[in-house]
Amino acid sequence: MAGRPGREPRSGGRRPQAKGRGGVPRRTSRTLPRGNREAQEKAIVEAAERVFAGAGFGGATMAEIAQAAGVPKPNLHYYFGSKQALYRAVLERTLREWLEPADCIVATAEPRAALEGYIREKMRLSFTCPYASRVWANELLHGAPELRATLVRTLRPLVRRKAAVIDRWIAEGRMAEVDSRHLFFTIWAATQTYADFAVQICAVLGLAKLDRVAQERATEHVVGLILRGCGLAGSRPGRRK
Amino acid sequence: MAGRPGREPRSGGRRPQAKGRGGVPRRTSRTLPRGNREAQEKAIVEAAERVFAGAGFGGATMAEIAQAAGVPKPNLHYYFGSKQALYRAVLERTLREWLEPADCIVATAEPRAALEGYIREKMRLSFTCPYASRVWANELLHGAPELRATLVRTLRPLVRRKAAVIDRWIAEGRMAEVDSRHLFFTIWAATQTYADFAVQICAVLGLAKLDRVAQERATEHVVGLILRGCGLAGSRPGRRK
DNA sequence: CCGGTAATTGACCAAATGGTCAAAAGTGGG
DNA sequence: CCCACTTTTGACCATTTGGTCAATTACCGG
Repeated sequence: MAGRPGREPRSGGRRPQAKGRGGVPRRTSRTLPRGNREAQEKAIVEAAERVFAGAGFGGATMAEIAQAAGVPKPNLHYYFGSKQALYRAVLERTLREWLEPADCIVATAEPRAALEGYIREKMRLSFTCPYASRVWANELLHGAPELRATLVRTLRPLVRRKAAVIDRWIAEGRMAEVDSRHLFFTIWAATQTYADFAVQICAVLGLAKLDRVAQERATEHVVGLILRGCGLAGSRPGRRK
Repeated sequence: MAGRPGREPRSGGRRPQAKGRGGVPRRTSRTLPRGNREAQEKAIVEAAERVFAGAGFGGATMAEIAQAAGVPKPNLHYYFGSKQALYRAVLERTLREWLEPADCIVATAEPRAALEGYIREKMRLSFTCPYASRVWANELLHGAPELRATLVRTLRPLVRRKAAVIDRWIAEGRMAEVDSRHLFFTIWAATQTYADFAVQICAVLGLAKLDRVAQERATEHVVGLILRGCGLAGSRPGRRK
């Protein structure tokens, strides 16, 4: 009835500990893992990211992920327990990557440099890690069943803090009056569209893929448009046109 | 191997004509359908739109769609043949809705009024038809397996035409120098984010849903930011602040 | 009221899929 | 070399799911 097919989190069943995710038993005695364990988990999560990005939660199959990761299917369950848990691991990984770029938005920074840096970093992420962006987008698109709580607990406070910085800049007359929270929505949208909807962009531009040149052009466009929108245009030493 | 699970288009099997989609046999003899046929198709497509939007192609099930439409499952196949065909019908429907607002961007129009109207219409659509936007987004997100051809054949020419109009306005010095095609990407992204990622926006804003007030605020923000970014700001009779 | 067509529907099916298991293969200390 | 433990796998389910069918019901001209 819910929508997402998979059964519930399922806590029953023991399965040799080795969670490494939830509980933190970690190896204690011997068997130094040669770093193999983490390497395996990483390989699986990365493969899962690609597959989930390409087909969504429902469309992705464990068999496909296993193949992409180069391990037999039962290993996925050995390491992550269930499809849902693996999916969640992918999302957590993305979230960390996601929040980081906002670090440059601090009250002591210079508005234009800070915003420009933020936007450029977001654009860079869109080009270099499109899969992560797509998994995230897919999750939101379908109502964020897995991370609605995270949005409220983690993203909201972060935006509140960063928006406060923007509001202060505005109050000090250092940039135009924009709605600081909606500004973030617009920046996220404008930048991540190059990851999420790359096919559409390529199709419209008539490119097979977004090459270096196209990436630069896109970046300059977004940076320019938004900075101007924020009243932060002006002579920059760098390029422009 | 492909990704999308469903088997291929499958042309085999006859199934009583009544395609109504591909071939155009349409009713010829008697049986004036009381308008029932189209009503049924419409109900099914609308239900499918909701379900596909909520779970993606892979996650949606025909049974769910049937239930949402209030008809038994075989009817879906009777009217649309396959899950893929139904999905395609939903996408086609969306495309039409999608292209329409661009009508207001014509060379004879006044730049600011035209762009503002376009953005406002896009925002309105995001708020009133979020499902359509989400299905479309989902399709793009997963590589547009179903409509890559459509993007190139329909969307690309449209953007080419509209971008030419913008370029002309720029050449005439009536607006700032922006990359006209990327401007469309940004507008689409900034507006549709309110449909596609509504959960995230609500979570950040601390709202249960985007009420009228939030919608207006969002609209004014996007309109203001982009117009300013295009060098089209200026005294408007209306609001601001 | 009859006959043929369109539409409806409950019952079914083969394939795909998430998940399980038990046996096998490493691994390293004693 | 043995033992306790972790990993790795191939084989195997139970369920779900897209799709099919044959039978039934509505519909309408004659």
